[in-house]
Amino acid sequence: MPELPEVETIVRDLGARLTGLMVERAEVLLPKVVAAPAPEEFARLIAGRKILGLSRRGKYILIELSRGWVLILHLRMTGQLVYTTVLEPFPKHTHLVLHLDQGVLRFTDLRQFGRASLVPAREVRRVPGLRELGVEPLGAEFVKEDFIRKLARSRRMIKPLLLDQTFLTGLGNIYTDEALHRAGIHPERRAADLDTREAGTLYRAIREVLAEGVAFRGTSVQHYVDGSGQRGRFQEILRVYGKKGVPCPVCGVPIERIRCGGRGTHYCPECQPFER
DNA sequence: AGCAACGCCTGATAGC
DNA sequence: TGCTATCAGGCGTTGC
Repeated sequence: MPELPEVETIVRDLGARLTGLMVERAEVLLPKVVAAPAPEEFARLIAGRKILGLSRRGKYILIELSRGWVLILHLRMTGQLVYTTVLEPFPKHTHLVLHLDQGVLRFTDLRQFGRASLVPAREVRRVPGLRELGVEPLGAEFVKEDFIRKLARSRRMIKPLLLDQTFLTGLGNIYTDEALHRAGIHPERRAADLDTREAGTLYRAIREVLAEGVAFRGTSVQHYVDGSGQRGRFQEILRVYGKKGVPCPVCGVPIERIRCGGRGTHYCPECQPFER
């Protein structure tokens, strides 16, 4: 599933390839994936606009268009955003196609959870979902001391807190499990119960695991592909996610899988003890 | 207000 | 073999 490293990879890929191209025509194959405006209005508004650049906020992809509009995309679980200049039939589950003056950008999503919307540039920061997003964990605004203070104030379990996009934005199930393992913290521990040293270790683990995820061009467990349709490589170095029963690479004890905050959660009972 | 549970959706897999 | 039930999970919504 696309989390921060996957979305960052897509944005970098497509930013380099799409900037300067023009949207000639939008083809909406599954109307409900266009959240706003109405699909006909969407197609009418986007036609004839140039792509000025791409950026990312949390797991949202922002495509800045000429004359003051922005295309916002969220891939959710199984969405793919792929640019191709090769003439080929669209893959199954392709729901939205932007025909550019050179090549096509297609949005494909098996589960149909992903959404696209077109909004005026000045309203982007007010869009529900984007508006509430918390700190970017790879940005300068993610400050260790602030993070430690915020953890100390929360009675929630650490894993659901890390997944809360209004707290930190960009972590999903994979990188959260990996960060907690690297920090040696049990996912069900209360945030406020972590001591300063543990919180500091977790801060570094989050930055480290996300930066490595970007360096490896994302994790392709199932559906994720980059902006050119290629798989990432981070799945080759996962330590706990999807590794139930596999020996922990640090201590050799089998990885366990539990449910935490309603999510499948992987951890090492030896490296991440609940009791300290 | 803060937090938990649910619904959305299809394909893979487990169980009978 | 073939059917049904369950699971995967990001996020908006609903409800406690």
